[in-house]
Amino acid sequence: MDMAEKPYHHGDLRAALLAAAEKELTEKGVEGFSLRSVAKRAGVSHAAPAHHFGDTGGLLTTLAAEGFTQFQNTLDAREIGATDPREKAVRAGLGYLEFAVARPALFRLIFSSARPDFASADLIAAANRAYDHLVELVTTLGGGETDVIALWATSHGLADLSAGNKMRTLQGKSRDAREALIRAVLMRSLPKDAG
Amino acid sequence: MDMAEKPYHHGDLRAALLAAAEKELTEKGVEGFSLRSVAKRAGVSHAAPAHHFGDTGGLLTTLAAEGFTQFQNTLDAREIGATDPREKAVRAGLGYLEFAVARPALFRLIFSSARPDFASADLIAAANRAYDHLVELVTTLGGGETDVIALWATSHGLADLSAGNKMRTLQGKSRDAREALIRAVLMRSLPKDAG
DNA sequence: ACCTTATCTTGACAGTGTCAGGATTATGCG
DNA sequence: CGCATAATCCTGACACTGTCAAGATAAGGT
Repeated sequence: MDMAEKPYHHGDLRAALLAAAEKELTEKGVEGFSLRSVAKRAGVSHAAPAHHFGDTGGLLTTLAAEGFTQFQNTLDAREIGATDPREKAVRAGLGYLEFAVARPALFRLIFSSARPDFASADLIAAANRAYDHLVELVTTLGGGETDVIALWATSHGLADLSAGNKMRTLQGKSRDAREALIRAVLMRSLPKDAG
Repeated sequence: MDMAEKPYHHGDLRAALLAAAEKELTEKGVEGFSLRSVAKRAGVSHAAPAHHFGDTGGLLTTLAAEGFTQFQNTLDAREIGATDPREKAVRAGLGYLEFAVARPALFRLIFSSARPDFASADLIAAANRAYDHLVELVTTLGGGETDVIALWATSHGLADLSAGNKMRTLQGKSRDAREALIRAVLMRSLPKDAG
């Protein structure tokens, strides 16, 4: 009967708290996020998270940094198998949107929240990786700064509006029709063909 | 000595609460918004807002509906004086961005928050007005659904990223250079010229 | 063995949203 | 005008939140 009698030391509470925090975030959203609730999920006292993350902002900052990496991974996964650089850029945009729709709370935490500390080194590093990748995509197409901004703004606009269910004209369509439409929009934000 | 001895009945508490709520919003943001703090600003008891707005969500819903109208007014003001329909559309996009940068908290409340009740009739009406205007702008240019989505997504992406200080490449520029860049990006999302 | 350190708990405090009930004033009706 | 009714606002309470201080427990190094 000595099975997991809740030892005083958790073992890997930090990871457990992060996992619990992500659940809390997806269920309650950024605005309903509660640190005490996260502690309950992890089966630990309400003040336990403080030791690992300082305060709520610290936890959300770590979560945002991790989320940013997962965000970039989603884009990378979409690009795999695309040889044409234009197709690669379009797929990156599709991945941007996919992440926003699949995990809107995490997306909002990263791009539209004031709770994480965006001066954090980890968060800055993760954000820079994503931005550098975007720049590389566009420069490969022979594009410049204007093109970077165009592709980013279009992708982000589509993603944010979709994450918030604001663009209902997109949801009344089949998956294929929707993707075709989005592809057409993304194409327009790409650099003019050098052909 | 009878000068404004705080009468029991405020007179127009509803309007005063809305004004206080907007201040609270701009100072604390959506995530730091406190109903009791709003009541204090208006010099009234902590439960006074409930009678006029029900709960916090009700107040934020009314604020969002008003904000949406102000948002549309900003776009309209920018369009005044433009004869060319393409220039009109571009100016609408510039107004979109202007509003987001000038009043980021209100912008976030409208587009990126889960706290207002977006099933509210007033809020839906205000949102539809803005959307209809966008559609009109685009159809005047001979554009269709794809063009509507393109212009909206681009404008919204620029606006949201600017409101959150995410696009730092834009801020390192002079006002004129920035506007030129944004104009170029917006142009690209417009329907192909019929010429 | 023992001291130090990391980890986690308990308890407290101020602040929050919301509900119930009471106080005060305006309003309509006789 | 007088009064019942309704609208408006306040007080007090409850559960919940984040954060701090102080203590309990366990791990690790010397």
